[in-house]
Amino acid sequence: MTTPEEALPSRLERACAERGLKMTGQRRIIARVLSESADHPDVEEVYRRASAIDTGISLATVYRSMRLFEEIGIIQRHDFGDGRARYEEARGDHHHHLIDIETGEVVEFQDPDLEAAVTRIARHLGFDMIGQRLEIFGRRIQRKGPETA
Amino acid sequence: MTTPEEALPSRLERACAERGLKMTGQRRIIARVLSESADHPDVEEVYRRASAIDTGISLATVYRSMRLFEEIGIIQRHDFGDGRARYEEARGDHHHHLIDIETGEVVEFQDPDLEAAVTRIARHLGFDMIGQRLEIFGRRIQRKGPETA
DNA sequence: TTATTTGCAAAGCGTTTGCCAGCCC
DNA sequence: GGGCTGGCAAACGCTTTGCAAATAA
Repeated sequence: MTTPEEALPSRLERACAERGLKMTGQRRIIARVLSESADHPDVEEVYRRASAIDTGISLATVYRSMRLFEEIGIIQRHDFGDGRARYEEARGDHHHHLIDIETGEVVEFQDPDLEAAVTRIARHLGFDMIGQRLEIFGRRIQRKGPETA
Repeated sequence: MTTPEEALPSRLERACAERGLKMTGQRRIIARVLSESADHPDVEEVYRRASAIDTGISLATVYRSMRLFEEIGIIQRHDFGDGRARYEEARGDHHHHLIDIETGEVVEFQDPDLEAAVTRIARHLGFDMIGQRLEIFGRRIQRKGPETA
């Protein structure tokens, strides 16, 4: 399999290699697409972006790769309530998402107070927190006209 | 349609009636099942419980009722990450869920600090918060008694 | 070489829906 | 009576999978 343009390996490509994954052309491209995405694409969208680079990639392979990448912890899956999984490269940080219910835009944020509160709550209920997930759904506050208030 | 035992109308039954819904036998039973459930059953489970009261209820009807009830706001849908929707009667309070990753048990909680933090975050990002959703996944802390293990 | 990985199409799962009979108001 | 509702089975959207061919190591 020949990749049209041999870009330097993306972060995810390197992460795959480090874990000893067999680096097929498809995996390389999917990894690159994910590394280059700043948003939270669903599988179809990853497939679309990957296909734009090389048409010899099937949807099934994208699904398989996403699952694999998620299992080894190099990408993260999210559910924004629209029925399909959304993904992003796993960076080191803990963050949450605010979804604009009008545009679908996703804003990331993190907050120490929140983390502290959640950890405290879990402990108080008698649990060790293994994971958490917070989504805020909101509507952009209108900035009304001339007075840039 | 005859209900085997004519219990006094459940809270949800009354809520339906108040909104002028045509009260069929099936709806009455599904409403009752939900009102009597203290957990977060999925559709199959509601179907199972309803069928135990009257066998003449189809899964499609349960699905349709759940959607209807959710649309008029008398029940709430949740997603605990297991791929199917879970429901509970809508009470007035805001609460969140902690899911025991070992048993699937769901613990409800609410916390003013948390609400405050979330509202503040949304506003800070320039949004009015319309909704939120927080799930904590945890593992029960072992209480290491005199070898009760 | 040889165990993995891929593409394809079919299957799976939870959920929705078209259709017609049946029930509630 | 007349329209809303229910049952059935088929369809749906997303995701997974069985199998044979292709490929990385």
